[in-house]
Amino acid sequence: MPSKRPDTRFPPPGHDHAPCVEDMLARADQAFATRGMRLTPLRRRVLENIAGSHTAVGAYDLLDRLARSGERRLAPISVYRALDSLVEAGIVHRLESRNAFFACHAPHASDRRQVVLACEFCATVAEISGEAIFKGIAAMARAAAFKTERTLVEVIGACARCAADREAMTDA
Amino acid sequence: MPSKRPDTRFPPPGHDHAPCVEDMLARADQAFATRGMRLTPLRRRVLENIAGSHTAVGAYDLLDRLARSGERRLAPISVYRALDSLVEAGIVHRLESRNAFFACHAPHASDRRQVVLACEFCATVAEISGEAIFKGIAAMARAAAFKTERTLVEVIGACARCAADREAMTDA
DNA sequence: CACGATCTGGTAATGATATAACACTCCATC
DNA sequence: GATGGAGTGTTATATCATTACCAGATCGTG
Repeated sequence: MPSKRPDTRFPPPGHDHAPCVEDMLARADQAFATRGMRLTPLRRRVLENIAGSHTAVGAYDLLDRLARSGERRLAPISVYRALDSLVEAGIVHRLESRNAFFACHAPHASDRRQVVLACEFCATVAEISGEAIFKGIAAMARAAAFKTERTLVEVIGACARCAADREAMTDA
Repeated sequence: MPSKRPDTRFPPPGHDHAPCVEDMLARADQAFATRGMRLTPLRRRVLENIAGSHTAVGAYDLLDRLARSGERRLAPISVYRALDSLVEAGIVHRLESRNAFFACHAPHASDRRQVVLACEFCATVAEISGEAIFKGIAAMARAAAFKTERTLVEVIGACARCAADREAMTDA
């Protein structure tokens, strides 16, 4: 049965991010607390910037945004440290195929078994649950006597909206 | 039924790369020819360097190796151009989670449906065929109205040998 | 052969991503 | 109030990748 907000997919055009961000911050507080970590002001600012959209953003994009919205420009290492802690807390993930980061809008277990769909046009990222897929991959790894630490499934392509837009363009 | 060299997994310690490289070069000649591309001396040198191990190597590692074995140091762009052509020919793949490149020792169709196992200790990479997995992922993407362009499955962990080594170390 | 189209790779500069090393502050704890 | 760990600042550097421009090689065609 569907819950109140089951949609971890691509948000519609008019989508208001504000409630997502609220939610995120609440879950972040929780996640940091249960891990005995601190959600410091810097980390929170970084998280807000990432969570402000459903897209994957690069570390240097974040630096720019923080510089615009905040006081003095941070050093890259500061952002990377904040990102590390957010990733460790499981509240932000890394999009490996793009060297970028995205906020996790879909609460899930810490052994992340999510297929990531990344639109290469609008940079939007969606996570969908993929238990069966991950089970299958784990079995294959075991068969090769490989000890899995982390599994990464990323699908690069076009979300429905971007696909439609591009279709329209090639028609014209 | 197993063929003469079905092993696309992790090579044993005493493994002699020479025949692999021979094979690789033969398949590379083939791959370039059928695509109307040219396997130039530079590209061949780069390929030999990658194929000389079963590990993923970074572009700048390659630069260093080429500089040591060859004449004058190449510019990064030269190596990247060679890598592009090798990747396009399907003879080298990119390990996205490490921004590195590895030679493809397992001939397969151009729509690559291979699960990549990458050992984080010895950097060895193995490809295993994952038809069913990729079918499943494609179905999930379709269900999300996502138009897949490329799918990436990478498993990061420890190969059997490295896992054993580390076990021994923690015991000690 | 002469011509132009295309491919290849050299040179130089720059952009983009990520980490190392070390110092200081803050704060919980003893 | 001494100690120690976590967090962050500062500075420098490492690593990954591309843009712009040009010279020479190669090849199909008249």
